[in-house]
Amino acid sequence: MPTSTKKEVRPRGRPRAYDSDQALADARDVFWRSGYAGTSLDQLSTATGMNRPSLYGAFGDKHALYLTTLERYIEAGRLAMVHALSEDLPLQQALLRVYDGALAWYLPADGDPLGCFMIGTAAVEAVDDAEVRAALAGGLRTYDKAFEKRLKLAQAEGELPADAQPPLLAKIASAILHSLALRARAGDSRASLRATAVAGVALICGNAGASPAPATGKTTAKGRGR
Amino acid sequence: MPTSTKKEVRPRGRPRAYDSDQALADARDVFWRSGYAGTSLDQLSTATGMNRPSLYGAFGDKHALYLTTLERYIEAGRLAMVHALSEDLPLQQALLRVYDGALAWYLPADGDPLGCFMIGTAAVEAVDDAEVRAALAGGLRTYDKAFEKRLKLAQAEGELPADAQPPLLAKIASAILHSLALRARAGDSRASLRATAVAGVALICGNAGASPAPATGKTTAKGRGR
DNA sequence: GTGTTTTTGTACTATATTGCATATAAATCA
DNA sequence: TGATTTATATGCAATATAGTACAAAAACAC
Repeated sequence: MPTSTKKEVRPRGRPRAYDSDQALADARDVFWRSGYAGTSLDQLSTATGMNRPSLYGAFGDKHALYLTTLERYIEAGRLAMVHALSEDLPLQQALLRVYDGALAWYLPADGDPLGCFMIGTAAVEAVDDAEVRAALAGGLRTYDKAFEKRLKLAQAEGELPADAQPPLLAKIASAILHSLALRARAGDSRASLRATAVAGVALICGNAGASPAPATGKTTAKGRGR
Repeated sequence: MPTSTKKEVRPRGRPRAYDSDQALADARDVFWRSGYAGTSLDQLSTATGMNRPSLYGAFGDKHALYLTTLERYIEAGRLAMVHALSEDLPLQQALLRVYDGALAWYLPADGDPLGCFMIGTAAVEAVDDAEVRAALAGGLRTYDKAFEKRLKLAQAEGELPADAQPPLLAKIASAILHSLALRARAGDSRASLRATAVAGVALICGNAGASPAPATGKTTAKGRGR
């Protein structure tokens, strides 16, 4: 009985048969697999269990629905990054925690590897669609900034040399993430992806040729973002 | 039947009104902008100047046509990389030449920034389409190998430390490329992209915090791949 | 020239897709 | 209970799209 402080009285007419968050997650999953242009309203209708008029009423047209799922995904990714990059771990391990968390999203235990929803589906639309392009650019910048903040802190605490350049290192850290997203969707193995992540972390943190690899099975269960 | 040693006699019937290479380049440009699913046969017909039946006769259906343009792009990229990575320049400059060449493709002087054709358009199709996925995986591997070969050589010649790991460094070098491709399509400025490339090269080559940047306007005119 | 071969150009079919109109269902309010 | 409100369900219309049939055109062979 969620009468709660928040959602007092029931609106008035017939109650909705769907859960908004769940429907958005279902729609996102269809877009995630087949892309924006490759997804039809029938597929979205089937996946969400909502018929077309209800979809329109709830989320607007296909374009608005896609943008909503994209923005929610980007925000969920930002939150996951902020958590993974918290200062309870040294830089090297924090970065690895980001990549492990990303791989958990990119390679679902059940079903095909999908990579990153944003990178996999928004990039292709970005040229013809200014709104998608803005969301993509914003998302990329958001993740850059998350890395950058943690790298600046690491520098302040002496984990990185004083002459390091956090903004540039952040772009490199993001580049590793972009590459994992892409390679995951291309079908690369988890082991291969993680090896790349480990090598990237080592390079960013200055352990050039070394092979540190703290642990390999540590997939940091952090939820599938569903 | 390509009887031929080269192209002696004219085939027999009515001559083709199109140039095959040109038509494929035109089709590729449409796919490059709008993606596979986002491109209609009418657009392809208009762009190539060929009507639908001619398109089918020449290149098969839309799917076969896309795969052909994708494979040609991948091979052209491989050739460009091999040239850029030739041993007439030290590693650092050779890598930068690759990235400058890539930016020339990703940011055409005329028209919108499109990023990488493979990364921008094949990634989204890769989940539902096994053939595209195979082409994408092959393309990624091809570029990894091109970097790896040059990095091994650099190591043999002492440009890289003996304990460096060329296969992993190659994946990082590719990651920089992937990121440039993505960011270009998202609208990032050329200057920003090049700064990232320079930082990546420095990291790979071991000049961690330094700011080497040999030159900035050197766009290495290497043709637009058209 | 006449016939053969191959390509082009037009038109067509079948299907898919988006978006909406209209009727029905499920709740609240009086 | 009956009116009102909101959501669902069915179905429809307009358009778009992929792929093909068929006739006209442009070359060569004789």
